[in-house]
Amino acid sequence: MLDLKFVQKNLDAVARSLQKRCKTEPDVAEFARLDEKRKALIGEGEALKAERNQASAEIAKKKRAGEDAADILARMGQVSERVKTLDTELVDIEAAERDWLLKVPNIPDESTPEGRGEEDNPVQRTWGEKPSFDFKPKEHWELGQALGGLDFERAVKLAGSRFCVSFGWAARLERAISTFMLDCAAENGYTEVRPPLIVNKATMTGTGQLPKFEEDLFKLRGEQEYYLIPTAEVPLTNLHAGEVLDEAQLPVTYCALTPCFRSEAGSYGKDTKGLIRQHQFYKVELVRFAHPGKSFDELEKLTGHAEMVLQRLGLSYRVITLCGGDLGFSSCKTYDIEVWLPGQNKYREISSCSNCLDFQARRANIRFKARGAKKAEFPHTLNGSGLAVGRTLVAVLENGQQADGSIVIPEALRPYLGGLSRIDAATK
RNA sequence: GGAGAGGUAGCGAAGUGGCCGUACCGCGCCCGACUCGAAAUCGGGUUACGGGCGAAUAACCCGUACGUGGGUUCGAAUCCCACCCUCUCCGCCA
Repeated sequence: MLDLKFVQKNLDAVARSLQKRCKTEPDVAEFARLDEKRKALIGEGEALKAERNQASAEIAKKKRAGEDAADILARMGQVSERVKTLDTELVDIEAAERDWLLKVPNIPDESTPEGRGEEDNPVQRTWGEKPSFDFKPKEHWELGQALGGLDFERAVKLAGSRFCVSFGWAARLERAISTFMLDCAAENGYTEVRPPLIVNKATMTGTGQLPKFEEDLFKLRGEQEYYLIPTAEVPLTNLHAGEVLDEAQLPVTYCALTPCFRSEAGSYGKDTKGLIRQHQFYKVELVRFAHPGKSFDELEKLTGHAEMVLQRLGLSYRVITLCGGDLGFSSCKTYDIEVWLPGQNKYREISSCSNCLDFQARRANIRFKARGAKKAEFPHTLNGSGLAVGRTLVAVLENGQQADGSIVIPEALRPYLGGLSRIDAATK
């Protein structure tokens, strides 16, 4: 959420900077109308309340003195009626104004490039050698199914499309990748967290999933408004909602391995095969609460932590900067890391690292204060995948494949698999 | 699921219709005194948000907020209703 005062004073600038996102521009005239109406209602209401407060003191005084206060009482009855009407109107206007603010995305940073969509995202750097094959490399789902590890058909029976059952080596490999990633995060100082996978509406609003993107979420039926988390960013960032952190603690850093649940509404026909786009996948998420003056350095650091995982796995990748049209709702600047997938002959997103400035902190009311400081400030929140586990499994399979259909496992993962170095038809 | 207790500032905690949100008291924190310095002690200070303004996250005036939302009343932390959360006991349960 943008700062109310900032929006009031910079309506044109807000509209202009949001054009960079190439989305429908927010209706700034509507905001101006609501804000004006709100102030008018407050002005009238507060004048009456001040009058009422004075009268109440007078009534109390008269009653103590045993005098009659019927005339004031009668007058205040009317004042109170009017106040009630004004307050009711004000509640509606304030709700509308807040809703307007909650649906406006963050302002892209100056360094976020212009552009409409993926094709306009500039490449920052590439790392590693793409493996070369003297045969046509297969896609991961072929490899995984042939070796008996991935079963998409039974997943359809159990749940539906966009799910997968993994067996034996595939299940263990996924667990090995997860643990390896958590160990990397721990090495970089992140505190491991096991958060709830189900959260309430306030939590979803804090990070920006609500109110605008409800259709992307799985919502639980029942009396409580519960949602399945689409990423651990949601519970991790909201951990300190409503709290005041000590400045000396910053940066506060958390990591978590969680399943992520996404409805994938509107992605029909996209990546229908394999593990790339699933309703449920595991991800290790990294979250940082940073001092406002340091958040862009922190973004570089965070991206580096995600890259470290791929480097240790020996997987080739590139880092791109998302352009305005491709930028997420809460972010002002995002680096995507794309891993090389020889089976698809493409780079595919495996991590997304974002600086949200104070956008989420303001929504979730997360603050920090220096010892002895008068005022609490909003920290900046950052999040990044470190990394998506399912897609990492895809990359390990496609990059490690051999002519005979077996898979050579990256050395970094072998200790997590009891020394296993290769998966072939005989591997259980 | 049943019974009971509770939710007030960073923390503990008082307050049961107007003199108690200008929130008792204590802890913590900040400033000062004492001290070579510190501890202890003593004195002072210490909620947030919104409106009027404004360059100001400065003063000043006003308003609002005692878990959340309603209601009663001229006036609610206080009375009534609903809900949420925490704790204790009982039941059930991985």
